[in-house]
Amino acid sequence: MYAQVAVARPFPEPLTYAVPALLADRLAVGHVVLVPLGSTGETGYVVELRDSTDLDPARIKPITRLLDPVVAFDARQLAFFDWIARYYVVPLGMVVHTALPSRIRAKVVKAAEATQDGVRALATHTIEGEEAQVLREIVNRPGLTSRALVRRLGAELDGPVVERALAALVRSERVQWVDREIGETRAMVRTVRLVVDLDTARAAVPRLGSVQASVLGALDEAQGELELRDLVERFGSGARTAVKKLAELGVLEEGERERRDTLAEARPLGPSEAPVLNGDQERALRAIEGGPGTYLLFGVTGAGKTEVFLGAARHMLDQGRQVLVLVPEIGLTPQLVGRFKARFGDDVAVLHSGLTGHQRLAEWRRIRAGEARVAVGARSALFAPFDDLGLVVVDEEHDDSYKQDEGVPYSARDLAVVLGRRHGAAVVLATATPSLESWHNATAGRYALLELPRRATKRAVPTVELIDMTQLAWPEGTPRPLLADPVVTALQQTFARGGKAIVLYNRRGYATQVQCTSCGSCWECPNCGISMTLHKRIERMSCHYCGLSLRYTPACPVCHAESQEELGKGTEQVEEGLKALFPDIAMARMDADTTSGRGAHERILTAFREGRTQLLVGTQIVAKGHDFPDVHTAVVVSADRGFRIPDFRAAERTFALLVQVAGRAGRGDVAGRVLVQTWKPDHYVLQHLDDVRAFLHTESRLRGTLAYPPFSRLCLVRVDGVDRKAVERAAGEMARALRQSGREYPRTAVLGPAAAALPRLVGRWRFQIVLRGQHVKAFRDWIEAELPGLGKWAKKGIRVSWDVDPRHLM
DNA sequence: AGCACGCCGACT
DNA sequence: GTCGGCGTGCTC
Repeated sequence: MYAQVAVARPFPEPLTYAVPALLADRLAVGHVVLVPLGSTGETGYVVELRDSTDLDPARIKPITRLLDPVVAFDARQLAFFDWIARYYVVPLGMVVHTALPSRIRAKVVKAAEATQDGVRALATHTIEGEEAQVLREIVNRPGLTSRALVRRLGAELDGPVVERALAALVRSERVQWVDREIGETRAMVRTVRLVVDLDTARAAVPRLGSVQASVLGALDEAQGELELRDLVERFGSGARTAVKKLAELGVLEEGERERRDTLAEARPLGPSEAPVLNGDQERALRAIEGGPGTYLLFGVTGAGKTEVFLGAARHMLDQGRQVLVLVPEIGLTPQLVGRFKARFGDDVAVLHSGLTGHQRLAEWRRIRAGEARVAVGARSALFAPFDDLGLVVVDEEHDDSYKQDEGVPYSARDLAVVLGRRHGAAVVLATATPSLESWHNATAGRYALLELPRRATKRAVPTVELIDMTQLAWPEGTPRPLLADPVVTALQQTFARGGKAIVLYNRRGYATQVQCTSCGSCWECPNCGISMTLHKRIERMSCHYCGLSLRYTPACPVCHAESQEELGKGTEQVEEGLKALFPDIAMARMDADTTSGRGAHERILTAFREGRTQLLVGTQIVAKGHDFPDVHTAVVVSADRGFRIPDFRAAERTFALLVQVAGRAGRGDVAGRVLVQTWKPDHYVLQHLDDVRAFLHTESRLRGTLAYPPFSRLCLVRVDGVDRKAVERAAGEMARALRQSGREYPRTAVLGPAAAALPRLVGRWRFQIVLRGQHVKAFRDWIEAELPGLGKWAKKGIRVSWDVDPRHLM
């Protein structure tokens, strides 16, 4: 017997393996197995069993073993995976790999092991220097890979030195490589704790630095262990050196702990019984309970959509069916999970990227076993092992984070509709600002439109005031103020009345460019060729594309003059400006920099909710899915930033963001104020902030005129490589070939090739070709026939990849 | 995607 | 003359 096994490698078809006698009566489609591949072993997914094969039997290897005795996917899920592989034109194995929890996988690695000669050489001291050091580590900790050895010895030896010593040891037969099977390593966090009291610690340090003092203070305050990454988060990367030094002095101790996550421990929140629904909610719920189909639940912020989800979930559970609730990663707060836990208790499984491999696998198994019948999670929860889904909810369906942009570039929102259809489930796409795609489907009658036009609480809908910045006047010779007078006044009034405010500025860091006024050179990323952003608090320059981070120096790195000029503001600078204006107001900054630490996001939000901070300043993250009491005022510092971006979805995205931030304002029964600073007050995005339908109508017309989605389908083909000329040539040849084949398919077009919006990223030149089709069937046939063949250009250092239904064209 | 084999420059 | 750089081609 033979098994067709899909692996996470770019092969167009699954590979054929022999089924060993021991497994013959047990092996089934859906099993996760370990298979030999090339010189090592890989995780494989059994997708078919066969009695015969056309391949040369001598080339066929047997399956090594089963990795999990229970099948990981059933026939229906396999059909779903297959559909996804076809739709996004990627190998099936890549889809299964993306879909299953990573902890279920295993692979075989090459591990170093000392031979008898090696052990003897070490014992008799016939070996010395680096080789001896490396050999000692191998003897003490057998089974490490070369990478692990480099990491472990990193403190004493350089990577290449370790590699060289290893090679020499293997040559002299003191070390040999052996196959070792590994699962995913468990995610650990490094921890730090004080071993003496604070005063003793302070006294023990000869010259107490400020970071050292802060670290000690924080540890004393915590009265226990803290995660190292939190310390780095709070005090900058200098915390690492400080901890190292303090550990050497023996005042603190470093340790390791399995990564825990707050979400897995979310407490029940809110009533355990369903409250009485209002008329709109009741109508929506009845419709959803009415049966399978896709529903667009279009409701204003605060209309009580969550209660509709909870009601529909209760209904489906009573029918003995399962429920999937998808939320954007950032929306997956303990609050939302808590609401579900309060209503359904242990019936709820939580799945998101912050869980450890073990936690994720445990939740996944609870669903598979039928122990948890409600799954709440981000994007990938879509692939949980359901057996009879009655309801699929996609909250904030317009959110871009539903699209995965690495690996298999799938849209969880779109796939939720496909999955729901396969289960005969009701699919609810919920939002206050529908995506053009969903709106188009609703108006075409493919989705049923359900509306919640009123807020469930008495809270009035806020009014939006546009502040025309072209009319701004300020004293000559002084820099242009960040905030217009009416905005400052509104904030003053807000704080005077004990209210809270939110300020949105969609760019993180302190300054987006730093230029030397003496020699004119800028801090530019050597990989990407774009200007680096100054992060003043941690004194670093960082590239927001490739992540490169360099130490900032007040002196120009080129001419050493101390005359650098900061251009372009970021949230850090906006925060500084607000602090100068309102020195007595407690404020917090929320952006990717302040929320990267474990639980930091939640800490900031809780402080704001409880009123310990009155002002929240930050990027779009401040606008998303949180309900705070007493926010009198929301301010958008620069609305224009969003729609200046040259992308066909820029207006849609900006509109959704502004409506969302506006929804944060309001107090009790008094409408909140929303002030939007702009240089283009007549722009249609701003003119329609109080009328979502009108915006959708206008935007639809524009998209239609330009044949952009939802009036066409797109596929973005990316070509990149180190040699600019070669990349350009390959892209040109590909575009020509695609134009040629496109003639066979009606209403298709090839746009480009063009240099990508960031033409050079991480040292590679990028070109792109856009494929467009206005006839779905013809477009699908075309890309399914042509995309796999593009792989033939992928050689000589050139990479080709594609993204079906891209969210961005830049 | 990994990984091993293979052909060219800088060291002993 | 060796070591190791990474280009290219294969994996059931």
